[in-house]
Amino acid sequence: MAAKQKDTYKIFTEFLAEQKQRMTNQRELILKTLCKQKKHVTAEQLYEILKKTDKSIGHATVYRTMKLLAEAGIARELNFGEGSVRYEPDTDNTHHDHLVCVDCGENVEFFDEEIEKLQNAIAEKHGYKLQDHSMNLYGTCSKCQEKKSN
Amino acid sequence: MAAKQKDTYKIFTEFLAEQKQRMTNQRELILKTLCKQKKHVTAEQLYEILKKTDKSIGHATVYRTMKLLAEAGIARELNFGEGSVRYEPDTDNTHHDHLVCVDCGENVEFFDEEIEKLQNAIAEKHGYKLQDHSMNLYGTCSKCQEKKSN
DNA sequence: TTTACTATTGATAATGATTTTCATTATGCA
DNA sequence: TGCATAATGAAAATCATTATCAATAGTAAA
Repeated sequence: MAAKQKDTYKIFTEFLAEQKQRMTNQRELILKTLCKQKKHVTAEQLYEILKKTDKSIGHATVYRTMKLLAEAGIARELNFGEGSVRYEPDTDNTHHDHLVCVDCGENVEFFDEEIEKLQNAIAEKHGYKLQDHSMNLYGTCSKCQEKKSN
Repeated sequence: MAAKQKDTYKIFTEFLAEQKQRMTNQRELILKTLCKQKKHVTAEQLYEILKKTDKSIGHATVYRTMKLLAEAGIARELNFGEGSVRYEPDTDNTHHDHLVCVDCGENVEFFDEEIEKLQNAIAEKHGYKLQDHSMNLYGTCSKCQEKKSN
């Protein structure tokens, strides 16, 4: 875990260096704080959390850094159609997709090798070089199903 | 084609009636215009197109109607992570997903029975009642790959 | 057909998320 | 140490979308 932390720090520093950008206190704090989150957070939510540690941190810095982290492959941008982007750390490079409850927002992460293969096959068939994908399944979780049936 | 046109009109009218809402000239025009589009359009783009026919149509009406059409199952909302929602007519109820070129925006529609089945199985496994999903594959189309290699 | 009711519209203001601007501050290297 | 460059935070700007509200139009009953 400490090792993993170090890794993303190193990855980020190197990513920044590549384009003559610098590691800063703010960027380090943002990275560290993102990695601590258990749930997918919006930039705004992360900003609120960060302010507890660094009272002076700015809105723009958070948004800017999240973009950088996404470019560096350290964070993943998730769009559940809520109007704002959510982020999740992608530290160990374990890609996965999401099953989201349309009622309570609770969500489950999953990975399906078979689907990934099929996606690749589809891209290839159409002459596309696949870079990424987003797949969200929307439904009602068991708890919310129960609530409704009452 | 004329028949299909009539169908969506009928579906929309019935959908509206169900909730004591009315079919209007504007709503009819918006539906007709949406169905004519070859590409996925944003509400803003559709508004620009509509203004050519009805100079007095309002922004809000377009946004409102698109929401209604989506609810009625006549239009599908697509989110390619651009910051605005795109719409496509879903007239013949043929669900499909998208393969999008990250460079030029060109996109291909596809449908894969196998993936759909796997998605259902995943939802079921987690106790979710699946309602919908969005799946976008992002890559570089063959044309853009060529351009880059030059 | 008129009336009375209710839904719809368009203009405009408001909102929310994100980005830009810009003066100030911090950092890295010659 | 000092300059050149990058980063920051505050505030303004932007962009997509939604809410407000007075004016208009459609509907159904009298």
